[in-house]
Amino acid sequence: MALMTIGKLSGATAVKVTTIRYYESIGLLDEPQRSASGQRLYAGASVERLRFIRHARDLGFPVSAVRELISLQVEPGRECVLVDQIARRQLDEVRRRLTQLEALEAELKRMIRACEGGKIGTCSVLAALGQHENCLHEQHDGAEVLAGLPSKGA
Amino acid sequence: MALMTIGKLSGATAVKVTTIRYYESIGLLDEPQRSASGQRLYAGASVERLRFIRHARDLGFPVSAVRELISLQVEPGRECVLVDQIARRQLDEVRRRLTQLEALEAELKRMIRACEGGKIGTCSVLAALGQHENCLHEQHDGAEVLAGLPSKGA
DNA sequence: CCTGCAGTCTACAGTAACTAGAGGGGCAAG
DNA sequence: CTTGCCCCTCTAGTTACTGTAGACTGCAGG
Repeated sequence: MALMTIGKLSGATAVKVTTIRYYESIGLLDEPQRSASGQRLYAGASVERLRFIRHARDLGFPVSAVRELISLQVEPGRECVLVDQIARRQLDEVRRRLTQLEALEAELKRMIRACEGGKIGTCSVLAALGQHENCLHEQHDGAEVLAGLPSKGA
Repeated sequence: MALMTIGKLSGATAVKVTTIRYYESIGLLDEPQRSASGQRLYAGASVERLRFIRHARDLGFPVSAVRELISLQVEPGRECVLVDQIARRQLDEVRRRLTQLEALEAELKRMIRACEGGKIGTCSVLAALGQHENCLHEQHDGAEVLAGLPSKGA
């Protein structure tokens, strides 16, 4: 297949042009050939590499993990178990987030159910937010929300 | 209750000192009194306010939403329905993330199950990541992972 | 009173993973 | 030759903080 510009590569992989350049800048993608005028020219293999990265990112692997995976790919013959470890780590992380989100969903539902269009002074959503535990007047057995949810890692 | 330093407030709310100062800098917290030497001195009400913020953040509300909620709190007598809207928006967001994460969990599990300790050349985790759709050899009905998961908004 | 140390101050830089914009050059079609 | 889209580099902004440097304060022990 012929060489393609960054725009074509972007189109073929659904990764934005700026993001491709960003990946290059952080060393996820090798520097490609350049045309006489300085435009990047990619070979077909770049499509595979970029799809790999994109998919791993979509799965929530941090860039650092993607980097590890790429290095494992590049240097074959090593144990698959390393790759497996990275995937398991990611699965643990995903499950942790799932648990948190389920607790959040429950609490938000409870809050909304209690909000019946009254005035703010009696709004239980605001009241619930002011509480440390037991978000409404009713008890609930310690489905306390974990700290720092979607801030950064999520 | 007596005035307290930022350290005490931090201890009382489990919000880090630096984070408290950050909240002040972005206007989530009012500027407190200062001692003669310039140290921040907080009254008891700050504990409530900060707990409110903390809880809302733990629930995944972005700072912008917390700001809205605070302004609704400060100016009472308005319709509870606005608060309700914010909470519902947040619930939708949480559910969206839940759906994505469930798809991720399924895909990761499938990947790991297929990884039986072989060499990298045949490792299906890496193979799966290279695929655009149908992550393993078996079919699965379009549980395609959505783009840009935990990158920013998540 | 001195020393030491924990606590506080400001201000700036760094994090993750991009996204957006400024200001300019290149290339093919009409 | 001009229009218009594509490409270039570089910088700054995003979100919600966290960490660091360098200096000052407040309090207890000796």
